[in-house]
This record gives sequence, structure tokens and C-alpha cells, in this order.
Amino acid sequence: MGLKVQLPDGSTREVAAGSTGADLAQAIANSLYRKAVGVLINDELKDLFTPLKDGDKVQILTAEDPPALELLRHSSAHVMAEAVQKLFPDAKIAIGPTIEDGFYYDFEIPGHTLSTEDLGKIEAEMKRIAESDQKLVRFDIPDVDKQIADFKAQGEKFKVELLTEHRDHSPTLYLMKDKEGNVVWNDLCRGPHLPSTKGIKHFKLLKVSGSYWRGDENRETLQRIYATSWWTKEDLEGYLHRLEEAEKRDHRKISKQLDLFSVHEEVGPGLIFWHPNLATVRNTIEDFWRAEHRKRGYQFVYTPHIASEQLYAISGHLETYAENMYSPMDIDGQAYRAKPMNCPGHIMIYKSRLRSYRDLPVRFAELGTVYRYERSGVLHGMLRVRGFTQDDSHIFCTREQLEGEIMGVLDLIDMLMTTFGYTYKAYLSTRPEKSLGTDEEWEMATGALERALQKRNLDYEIDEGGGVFYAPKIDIKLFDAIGREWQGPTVQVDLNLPKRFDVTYIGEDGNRHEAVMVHRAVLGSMERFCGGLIEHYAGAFPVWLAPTQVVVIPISDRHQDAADKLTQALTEKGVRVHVDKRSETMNYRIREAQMQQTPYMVVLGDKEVEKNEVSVRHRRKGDLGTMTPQLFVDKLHDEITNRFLDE
RNA sequence: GCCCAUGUAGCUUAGCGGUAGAGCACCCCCUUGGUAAGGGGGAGGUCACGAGUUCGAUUCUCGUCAUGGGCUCCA
Repeated sequence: MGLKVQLPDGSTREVAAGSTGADLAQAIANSLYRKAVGVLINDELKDLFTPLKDGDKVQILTAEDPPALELLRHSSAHVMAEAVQKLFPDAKIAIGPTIEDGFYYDFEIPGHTLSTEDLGKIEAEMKRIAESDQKLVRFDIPDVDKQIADFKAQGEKFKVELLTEHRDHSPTLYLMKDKEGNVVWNDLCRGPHLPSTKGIKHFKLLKVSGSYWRGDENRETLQRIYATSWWTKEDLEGYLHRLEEAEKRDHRKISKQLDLFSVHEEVGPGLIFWHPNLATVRNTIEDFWRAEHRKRGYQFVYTPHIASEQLYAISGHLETYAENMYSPMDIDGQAYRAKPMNCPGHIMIYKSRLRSYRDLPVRFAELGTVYRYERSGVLHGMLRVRGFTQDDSHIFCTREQLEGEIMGVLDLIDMLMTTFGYTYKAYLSTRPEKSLGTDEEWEMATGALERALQKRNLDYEIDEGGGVFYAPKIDIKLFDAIGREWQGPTVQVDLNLPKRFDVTYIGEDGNRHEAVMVHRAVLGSMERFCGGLIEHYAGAFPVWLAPTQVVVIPISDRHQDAADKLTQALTEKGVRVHVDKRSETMNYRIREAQMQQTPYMVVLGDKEVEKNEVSVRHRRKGDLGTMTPQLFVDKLHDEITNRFLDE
């Protein structure tokens, strides 16, 4: 008896009982059969040789179908592991999953540490294996105990551990078979895989690094090889090119070119020194930030950088956050701590007097500098540091006001992120397993967050159980100019601190009620945000942010007066302008301004002075020709005040 | 913190057992130029720091610190 399957175009097709995806492909067209590498059965990725069932929705996958990349990379990982064990017979294999744009495999190799030279050898061995056209064959383990014993005998302790755990989940091996059908290698794996290694052609091993078995630092230290794999040479080259481009944008590299920030051994790692150029960018952002907050009814506050430990005992940070806090310092016999968060301070201000429901909502905002201990290995330029300034705010409101307040925050987020040229996506994180508070409170808070998202028509995904133990939250992910993802704004409804600090207001009924407290940061931290901006813009800050907005270049000494005059006119308009009067050639000075990513260069020579014009060059568009000084000043002023994102 | 790699003038880097060379930047001189490098000269390095091996260490070994890539975590 045959079975009917549904094809992607909606049609159904009858095939013989026991048919696999491969049989179906062959029945459809020989050409499809030859190109088939896998199959989607009811939207699940499967081996090409998976038997079909009556009523299945089936799509044959070829290299052109995006889901097939997963197969390619997973199979590439197996080929890499096979190659490593061929070259290093003592190597024990751990796990080798696919990741975004590639895959990795973890190994324990007694007595050998992998180096970059090894990568070349492994690649060569992989090429040999792939070209020998080994078949990847799924194999149901008939006798788990025997297989465990086999793995034990081979010393594959990680596989023993994995198989023991998965013994009841119908575990499978993938066998690598050579042309003669001999099993040359195998790996415990649930698949799916390509039918053969011959499609594995365009791969590259990228780097080796350390890792832990099961991500647990108390367990074995493993060596991890990161690699990538693509169907075509063009795709591989394109990917490697993207990596290079990303490297060029590295904020640490650009910082050296544009003199933006530094860290110093004498001072300590993870502590950032903002040089004048980047400080200008930051100041400009902060002015903008303040103006937008003022418009939205926020009040600015300042709070101390250290506080008695008592404060953090009340807030609970001493219990739950101690490992991120610096050791106490003794002040007159009392233990003080550097502040790791701004919230307790803002609560102090809120509690400094009795609040009426008529006062609410209260929105306190602070560019608050905090210090957190980060393990030395995680520090990274400006993106991961030990002292940083958050654009922090806490909103105290009633339950009834909560939804509206969150909408206000979402509005602010949209305004700010759009101005910087980021697109974004929202995630709603709900109650985790371990959490404080009642069901009713979580529903109230989560519901307000979700309704606000819906009313603003924001696409969002739900991260089930992804909330913090004391709060549901909205996280916004940003996408930069080259499509990379950054952690962005976050909004949390705190169900903990109002209780710990007894944060209340007097209601219409004359009784005390617990206030609702919202934490939110839009930029995150000035350090991380500005570091991210450097990469987003590749150092070419839009005019309104650029440290130097205009460089004026008088061609020779006799044009200096005209240059001074223009500079003064620009300065009066608040433009950050610099005259380059050095006795270098005009070309040289233009080149330098270009390399500094200065948005505009103005050249003044005989022709311009005579006609009272200026010759304007834009860093990307090149020579814009001449115009009157007034027109240039107006144009620039317009671009700056409207925060143009040029290019 | 752990694994691996790296650490030579402000920056990018060559060298690698016999106490360092380049390009750019910097300073001086000449050049006054039409939209991405005009020419010449000069100064600048305890080769990250500390021990050890050696007749001799920037070069080899160990330790420390920092940086980079990961693991883990988060703004």
C-alpha cells in the first residue's frame, strides 16, 4: 500500500510504502534527487533517507534552501572531528554543534595544545576526507549498554556521559562509511546530516580557544575549534569578507585612529578614559538625552558613588549581587561600598518625603556611574568594563499608570534609537522558575508590558521564563549598520524593591499603597553605547555627533583671514570647526581630514576669496562645488539641529 | 577566574643568543599648493615588568602585569 505526502506547492503525491525522502526526490525528478541533501518533514529538518509517513508534509532540500546550511555545517563538524582524531589519535571528542555562520567542536587532546599551524593540517585532512565522499549513515543504537562499553573502551568519556543520559531517547550514531562501505569513524549524534561528505568543500577553520565540558568551569578544560562552512566559494569569501569588515570597525582600532579613548595599566583594566574627541560625542548625546527626558517629564537627580553597606543590605544586593560588588572600604568603622546600581539611591530620594497619588508618576533620571566587578577575562574595550555610566531612570507610579508609563518609555526608546539609525526588535521576558512575588503581581506587571507593546504596534517575541527573578522585562535588541545585533534598551517592572524599601504613596482613599517601580535604561551604559556607535558608524559619526564637524583649509597664507572669518561665523552657530593653517599642501590636509572622518572640509583660495564663496567637500560625496558662506552655514546648521544621518 | 595566544619608539611593524631597523606621526628647514601623502634634515626605544640559564638575553626558561580570542556573565 502506498502513502500520500504533501508537497510544498500543496499538491499530494503517492509513493510506495517505506519510501524515504530520497525515494520521493527520485520520483519527482532525477535532477532533484541528485541535488537533494536533506528533507523537511512537517517543517522539521531530517536526513534525506528518513522514511516518510502517510500525510507528511515534505520538502526536499537542496543546497539552495537556507535550512540545508545547518546540515552542511553539522556534517562539516563531524568531518572536522574525524580529521582531528586522525591527526591526534588521543583526542577525545566532546560536542560539535552548529552556531550562527558556522560550527565548532570541542576536544580533549592530552599532551597537545592546538595551534594555528594545526588548523592548516586539520583543514587539509578534512579536504581529504570530504573528497573521499564518505557516507553519513544514521544508525539506531540497538544495545545501549554495549555501545557505552565500546565508548568506554575507546576512552570516549564524554560520549559515555552523553549516551548514559540519553539512553532512553532512542540514541543514534552517525557512521562515516568509505566507498567500500567500511565504517571509518562514528559519532554519537542525533543528526540530521548530509547524505555524504562530498558537498563539504568551502570551509575554513577560524580559531582555537578554550572551553569547559558542559560549560562548567569545574569540569574538564577542552580545546574548541571554531570554523565555518558554505556551499559555494563565493559564500565563504563573502563571509570572510564580512569578518574583515567587522574587524575594521572594531572600536578599539578606530579609537587609535581617531583618538577616542584609552585604558591604562597604571589605572587598572576596565576603566575608561574618554579623550576629548569621544567626550564631545558623549556630551552631545547627553545633551540630547537630557532634552528628550525633560520633554517627557523626567526629573534629573544625582546620587553618591559610595554608600554604607546598610543600603545594599536593605536592597538585597548584598545577598544576590555581592559577587559583582567591590569589597567594602572602612569609613569611621562603617563598611561602605562603591555603588553597583542606581536604584537604591533613587528610592532614597523618593522616600525623602511622603508622596501623594497626585505626585505620581515620579520619574527620576540620572546618568549614574556605577562600578561592578567583572572577571578579568571578560573585559573588552569599552563594551565590557568595570566602571560605567548608565542612563538610568526609575519611574514610581500607580498600578493604573503602569501601562501608560511603559508606553511612554517605548516612545522614548523609538525616538532615541531611530535618531542613531538603529533598527530594533523587542522581546518580552516572563516569569522565571525561581522568582519572588505573587502570581497576581506577575500577571499585572507582565500584562502591562505586553499591552504597551501591542498598543505601540511593536513586533515582539516572548522569552518564556527569561525574566529576572524580581521582574518581568522588555529587552530591545538593536541591529547596526552591518546587521549585527546589540543589546539595547531594557524596561523592568520591579516586584521586589518597593517591598524591601517600603516604597509607598498616599492614595485617594487616604491609605498607604505600594508604589509600582519601573527600571529602565535606553542607551544602557555610555561606555557600551558609544563603543557600539563607533562600530555602527565605523568611526564616521554623523555631523551632529562628529567631534570636529568642519575643517577649514586655506590654500595659502593669504587666505587665512577669510578662513578665520568663516570659522568665527561657524563657531557662533555652535559648529565645532577647526582651521588647518599648517604649511602642508592642500591635498595633504584634505587627506588628513578625510582620515579623521571629518564630515565637511572647506577649501578657501583666491577664487573663493575674490567671489566671497566657499568650496565645500563632503567626506563621502567629495567636492560639492562652491556656495556662499551663508548658505553653507545654514545647511550645516540644519543638518546638525535635525540630527541628519548622512550617507 | 580558567584555556590559548600576544606584548619591540605615539601608531603600524622588521629582527631573534653578541645590547635594535623601517614607514607614518612629532620637531626644524625649504616649498604657498586647487579637492586623499611636495622635498630634505633631526630627535625618539632600560625591546611590558621581575627573576633564572648563559661569557653574553630583546631573543631561551619561569613568574607577574596587561591586551586579544574563547569559556562564563551582563549595562
